[in-house]
Amino acid sequence: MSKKPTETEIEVLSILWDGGPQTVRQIHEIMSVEKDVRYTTTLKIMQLMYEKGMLSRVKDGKTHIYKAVLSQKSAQSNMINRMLNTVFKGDSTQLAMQALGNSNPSKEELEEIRKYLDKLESNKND
Amino acid sequence: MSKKPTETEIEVLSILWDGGPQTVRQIHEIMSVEKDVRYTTTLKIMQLMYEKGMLSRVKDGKTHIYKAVLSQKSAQSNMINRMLNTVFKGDSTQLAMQALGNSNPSKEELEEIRKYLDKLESNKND
DNA sequence: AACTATATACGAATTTATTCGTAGAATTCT
DNA sequence: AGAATTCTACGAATAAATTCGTATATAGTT
Repeated sequence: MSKKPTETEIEVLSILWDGGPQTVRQIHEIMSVEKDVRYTTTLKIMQLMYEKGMLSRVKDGKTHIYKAVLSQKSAQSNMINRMLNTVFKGDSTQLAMQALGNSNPSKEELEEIRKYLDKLESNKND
Repeated sequence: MSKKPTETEIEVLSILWDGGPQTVRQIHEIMSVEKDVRYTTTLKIMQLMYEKGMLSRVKDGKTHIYKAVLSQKSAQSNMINRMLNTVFKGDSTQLAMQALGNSNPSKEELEEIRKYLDKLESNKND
């Protein structure tokens, strides 16, 4: 079981998932739009994430290019399970419905979910 | 925007949601099944949660009876929004589908969700 | 080659969360 | 009432996360 990323770590991961492998500088530019923080802070965070095994890196000249080890899907999956185990007490139906209720899904999205439900159901009959 | 509860705080809230208002002693008994921790630790956690406004309390003799300020529904809602804003980038459809995929919904649950989708859709046409 | 810019590494300060011992107050028991 | 139990309050130690300054190395520029 992988350890839970902190809020800041999720921000870093998030940027890497969006834009692919990047340098500390690039991550920092994006993060500092929202948050007033020094470059060395971002650097430290990412170095620690590297030591923890959350990021991998390759050297490119004098800089490092970092990459998220965990895919976005896996991270999503971990977080969903964590929520189910805590505030949702395993009630995934409730989680799904609340997620949809909080947003405003389009007709197309609703249709996509129906298809998915059909698939889940047909798998049951095998 | 309320601050995010820590892991331990969620445990406390969770127990209160399940069993209603309780004393520190009661919460502690339940928590110490899973975790080896002293009574005064649990006490301190709950006192801090009280100061933060996460719990309310009334005096009963020499003890306090604590109650979760936020309902389970609200807490769920906050957490879903937090997840949507971070790892899911607003894609509630994806969140819903993954939640269902990770569990193993029964026919009845699938049916419940279909009904809910219908309701969401009909609301669109008003 | 010397100068400038930018990167890393390191260490330490600060903040936040968690832990628990001790003291004293309130309640219960004998 | 006096003793034992159980509570709260408080303070402080430890741990974990976040912050950033300084020193040094590396690459690019003139």
